[in-house]
Amino acid sequence: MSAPPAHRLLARLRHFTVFSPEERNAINTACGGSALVARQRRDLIREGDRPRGVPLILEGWAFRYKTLEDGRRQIIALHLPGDLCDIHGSILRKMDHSIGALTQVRYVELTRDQIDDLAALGPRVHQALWWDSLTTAAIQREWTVNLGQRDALERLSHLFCELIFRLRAVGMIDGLRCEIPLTQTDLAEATGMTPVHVNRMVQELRSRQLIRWKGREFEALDLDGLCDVAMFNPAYLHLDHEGRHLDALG
Amino acid sequence: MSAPPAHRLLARLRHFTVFSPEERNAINTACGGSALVARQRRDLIREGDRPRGVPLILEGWAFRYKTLEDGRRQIIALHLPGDLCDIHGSILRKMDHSIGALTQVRYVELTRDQIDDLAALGPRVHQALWWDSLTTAAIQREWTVNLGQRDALERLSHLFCELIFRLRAVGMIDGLRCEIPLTQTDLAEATGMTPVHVNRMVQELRSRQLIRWKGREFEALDLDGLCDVAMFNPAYLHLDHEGRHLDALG
DNA sequence: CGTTTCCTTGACTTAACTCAAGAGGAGTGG
DNA sequence: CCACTCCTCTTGAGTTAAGTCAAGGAAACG
Repeated sequence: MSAPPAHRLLARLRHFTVFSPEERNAINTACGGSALVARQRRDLIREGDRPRGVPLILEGWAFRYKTLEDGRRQIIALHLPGDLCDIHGSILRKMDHSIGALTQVRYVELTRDQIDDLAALGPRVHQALWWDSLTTAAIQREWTVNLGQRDALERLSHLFCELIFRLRAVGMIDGLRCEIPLTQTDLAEATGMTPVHVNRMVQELRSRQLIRWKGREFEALDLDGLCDVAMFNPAYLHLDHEGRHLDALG
Repeated sequence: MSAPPAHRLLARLRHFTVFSPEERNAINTACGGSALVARQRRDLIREGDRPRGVPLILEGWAFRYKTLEDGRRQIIALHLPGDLCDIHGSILRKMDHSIGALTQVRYVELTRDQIDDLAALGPRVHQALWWDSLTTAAIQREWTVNLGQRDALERLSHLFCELIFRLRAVGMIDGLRCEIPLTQTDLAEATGMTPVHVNRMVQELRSRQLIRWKGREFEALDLDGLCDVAMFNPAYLHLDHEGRHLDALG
């Protein structure tokens, strides 16, 4: 038997609050609908489409992106298992960007009603969903800072640091090792540089003994060092049990 | 007598839905608390602070920013009159960035309860508040694209285009003329370039007869041309009466 | 007025891009 | 099993967009 559907989501939300077993069950039930699969490099939803439900990533990595008229493409966000993509976006009539699958992605689409029902479970769940979308927004802001102020090496290091912390939050890291199913071209589109330059920066991080990365196998050899290079401050991820004050269980 | 407090906010929300007179009154009442004033170049709230209420800008321009350890600073967002800053941010314990006043800013701080009361007025208001925070997120995404993919001239043009559309949405533009109370250094911090280079790009836009800008007086001499340079597509602002389907009044 | 802030310009430097070619794997089909 | 393609990564050489440094001018301010 496999992990419950909301396994990764619950792992993440645990950084904000502590749920009762009933709440956990209810969340798992809500997320237990029939899973959809997007094949690698296909879109889950495309710019211009009318938003359907809210995708919850169960397995695999997805990404949001936007394409300019002349073909330049920017990856706006990365989504890991447990991520809710755009929790309230269904209010808008048209997607202003696309969501694609980096790897094969298993996901469920939560309906508006399902989200509302979850929120109605009580203030803990309600606020946890809020926290989710607020942290998503905070990540987006940090990406803005990253692109605006950091140089290439810092930008790349920062992205690696963020991914490490986020993967850790959903229990997908083994010490400092994890899978990063991104190509250097993907990294280029996420960090606003050319693939060639990403390659040079990756070499630089390798030669400084900060990372090991071959195929999908990634390891931070010196996380503190990597954070220093990136000037990474994880506060924006709001993973530090912010919501303990809401915790009815102790 | 002066304009009702939610004047600009209502002007903006009108792009999403149409309110009944009762709803409008209720919104104005909620926003009618005693206004606060932030002096020019002072902070409304600072990174690390506990969020208080949700600032609603009544007059003046504000900006969100984040500072790196070494002093580099990125302006993450600009806020015009009628903007609600971070409508649900009060759930988080600590601000991960600061909000400052570009000009003198008059604003009110809406409490969590006031927001909840507004949302309880009915689905139109509730969804309009949602729409507000979704468009804020969409703008943040577009800034990510802007910083990641566009070159200096495009970036600057794009920001001008966005400001024109947003100012128009709150009725603060006269044809193609408006006030832009930003210094070139502010623009530099918003677009991730140096003030010197902003200056050169401004000159370039002037010499192409696309803009006039002296002091605070700004005019787009050729908005289509400016949009072309920027590859500006206003869809992300979601100003096209998306919510007419929610409109009970016709 | 004098002072400060903001804008402007020029000369020089540098980070990152471009173009091009080759190497290493992974998968496919004969 | 080999030959093939395709994709990703890697490296080098030359180019360019943007940054840096420095100084002067204009405008706003008190």
